[in-house]
Amino acid sequence: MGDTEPSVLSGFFADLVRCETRLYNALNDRLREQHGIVTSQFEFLNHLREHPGARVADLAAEFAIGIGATSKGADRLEKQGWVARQPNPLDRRSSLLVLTEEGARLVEAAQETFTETLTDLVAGTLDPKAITAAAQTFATLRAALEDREIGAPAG
Amino acid sequence: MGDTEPSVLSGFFADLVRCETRLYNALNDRLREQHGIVTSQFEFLNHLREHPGARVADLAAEFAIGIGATSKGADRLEKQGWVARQPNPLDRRSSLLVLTEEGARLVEAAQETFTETLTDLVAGTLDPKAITAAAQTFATLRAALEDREIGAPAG
DNA sequence: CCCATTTGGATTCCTTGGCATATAGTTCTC
DNA sequence: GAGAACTATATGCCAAGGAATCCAAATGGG
Repeated sequence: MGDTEPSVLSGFFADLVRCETRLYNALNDRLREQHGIVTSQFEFLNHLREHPGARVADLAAEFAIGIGATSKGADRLEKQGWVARQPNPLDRRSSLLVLTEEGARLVEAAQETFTETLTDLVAGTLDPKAITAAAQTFATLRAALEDREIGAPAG
Repeated sequence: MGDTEPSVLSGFFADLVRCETRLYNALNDRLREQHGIVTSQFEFLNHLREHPGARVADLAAEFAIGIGATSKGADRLEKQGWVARQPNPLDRRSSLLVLTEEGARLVEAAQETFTETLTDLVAGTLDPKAITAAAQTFATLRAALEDREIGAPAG
């Protein structure tokens, strides 16, 4: 480890950011058009489906965004009736976030669009072995970054 | 191509976005602290070093962001004295963007920080073969997305 | 127990990006 | 060569995120 050319690393980072931007934008377009949400909202809702009762701080840590942004994002989902804040019996400062019935229906429908789009854009271009390898690489990198608490915003 | 499990794809996308967010945030922190710029500004300046005389529209296409945002980003760099708009002799509607002397010095210094940080965070975690493979995969994906004009914003 | 400290989250201000529009300059058409 | 259509960018408005601050609630050292 460690003897990779800086230029390879820079190019890799540039390509990574460009791919992420374009995939995110494309998913935004499709999700907005078909379900009236954007990708960040899909990710919120999807996380709550898999982790019902998560707190604001849990979501913020998961997505490496600030507490304030997370709180406001939850407000917007709550206002749409897709998420509810339940009192936390163990700590009255925080709430437990859960999907409403409607929120659960929405995220299920949106996941169709999400995976279809991703399949089109990624699986339609890369071969399965490359995808599996890259997925493994990013899982490793993500775990290392989270373990070292790299890049978590302040607020 | 195409027979990748949807769950693999979703997990890959999630890990990808999380890594990108954390790397971007960490680079922001270091660049801001050491040079008073953020990563998006470093990328602007670095692109102008490699492509002197690029137009606003060229940068927008490169980074898959809107024209308006690009124009405003150039304004901010110009106000700091790092970038200059030169009249385009071939088309008076547009300007050619170039680095000033000071901008050139800045980007050179910032690149040190940039590659150091990236080396620490990425090359310190992943083995070189995995990095090379992932770099190749993302170069391919990026080329395909650009070729299909996927995820370029409207404005 | 009590006060100091910490924690969770909401709120505020500031910056930035997207989208729509405005404007100047260019090209095309006849 | 005068519109008409198109292009490049700038600008205004709105939505969203980061950082700092504030408040309520929980914790812990004495």
